[in-house]
Amino acid sequence: MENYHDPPASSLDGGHPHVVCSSCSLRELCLPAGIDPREMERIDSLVNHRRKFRRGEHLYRAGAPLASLYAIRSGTMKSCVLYEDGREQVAGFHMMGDLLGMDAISAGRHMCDIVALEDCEVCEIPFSRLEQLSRELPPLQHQLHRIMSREIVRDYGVMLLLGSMKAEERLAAFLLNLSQRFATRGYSATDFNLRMTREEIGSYLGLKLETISRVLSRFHQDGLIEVHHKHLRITDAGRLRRVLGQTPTADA
Amino acid sequence: MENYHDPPASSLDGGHPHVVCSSCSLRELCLPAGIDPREMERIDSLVNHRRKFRRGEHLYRAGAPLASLYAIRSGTMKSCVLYEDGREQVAGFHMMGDLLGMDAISAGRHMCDIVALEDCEVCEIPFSRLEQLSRELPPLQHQLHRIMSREIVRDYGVMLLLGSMKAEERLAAFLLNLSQRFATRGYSATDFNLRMTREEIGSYLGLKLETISRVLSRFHQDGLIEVHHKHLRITDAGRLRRVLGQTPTADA
DNA sequence: CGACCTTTTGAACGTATTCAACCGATGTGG
DNA sequence: CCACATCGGTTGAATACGTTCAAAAGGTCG
Repeated sequence: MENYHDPPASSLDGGHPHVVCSSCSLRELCLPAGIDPREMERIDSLVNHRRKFRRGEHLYRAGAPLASLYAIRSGTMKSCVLYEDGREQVAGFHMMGDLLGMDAISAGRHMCDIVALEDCEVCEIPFSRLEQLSRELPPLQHQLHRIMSREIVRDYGVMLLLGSMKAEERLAAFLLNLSQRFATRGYSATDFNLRMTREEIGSYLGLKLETISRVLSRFHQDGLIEVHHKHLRITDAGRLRRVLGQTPTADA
Repeated sequence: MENYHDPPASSLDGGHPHVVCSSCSLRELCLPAGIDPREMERIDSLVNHRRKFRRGEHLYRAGAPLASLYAIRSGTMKSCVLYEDGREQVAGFHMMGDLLGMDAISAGRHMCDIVALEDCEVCEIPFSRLEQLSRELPPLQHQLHRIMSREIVRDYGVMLLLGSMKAEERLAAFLLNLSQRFATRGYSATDFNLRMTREEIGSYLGLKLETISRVLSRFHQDGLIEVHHKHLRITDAGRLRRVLGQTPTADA
């Protein structure tokens, strides 16, 4: 209960009526992708309001009833799967344009925690209205299906990573994936800040934080990347890509 | 192209008009779950036809264009994710009532292979008709969403398994999951046949086949299970469950 | 019956983990 | 403003777990 702060100020986005999907720069990454401009105003009505989250705050927790899906407007979040015995694992890192909350449709309550890794802004989309409107707008329906399917395919990739890759390959895949997602959003593909700790990266990749640190150092020594604190620069994307794609050991 | 056999004989189910969703014993596990009986006949029209697959045959391959989703009527199948460099990993085992093919909605083509582990019968559901009908039948729409969400949640579980569990825990989780799925379908929760090889289990769990064999032997020695060939009996489900849920080493 | 595939088991090896110490950056209170 | 506590990160050495390589047994299917 202590985690939902700042609701009054951000409801209805503080009176900025133009802050809707139709004028959102992320609309082609997000739910409205492919929607006819004339129908866009109906989409606008979907977004209940925006909410701001500070670093460490929860968007939702496992067990919470399904109410809405959430689109990240700005900032980075992580999803954490919890096991009965208290074990927890990062299941994904999410950035602007990503749609969250689909884990709750199955059982009517959320199955993971979502935590802000930095200050975030999130659009809330009541799920029942989304289902209703997607019955009336086939392109919206299809886009929702595509997004859920994309999540399934993404998970397959993570399973492959966790099940058959060595530490170096996992980290290379992770960095290249981050790089590509930044590029898709108009940021540099080679220079960016890691919003998560080594421990969170390790949890996501099924490795310990020390291993992450060691492999990053090795990549640095090999001239693939530069790391200073949280800042990362990919200096040799080609060789980083080649760390993947090599079942045999990757020696000179 | 050599993998699609027996299409003429099984089209329209060989003239058995009663073999439709409304009279299918799996309807509460499958897409029609929760549909009003009066609307069931509209669901019946969704199932294009049934197809039979023999052991080793492909339901579809990665790259094939999205045409239909598929519901398993009988038999067991596996999904395999392939990596560019030829690596491959089993992403899941599927049995009757499971819905397959949702990996293709995102990009319009399938992202994994589906292979029959034994003789199977599969209902084909043209995806465009499914989208169309789910616009008209809200319960169908919701059930489709639930099934896709369930797949996402299942994947989270696999990620947790691959990312934070030891070999014994992974195998215990696998066996208990199989057991529960058999029970849900009205079969014995303690006696069943493994339709997959040790290698396929290993691929799914991120382990080598030798490790699977060793852990099965250890479970057997400890009196948790009995294994003869492909037949498996869970003799102490409680202790098997306790193999999970213990972050510290599971001695005494 | 013979060829092949799957499974089991053993021994040596390798990768990632664990434990531990240390460093640097950040933030707090005196 | 500095001292101090804390948190995140790096690095080293010993350990453990699962893999790899190898051989042989058991089943299955032609």
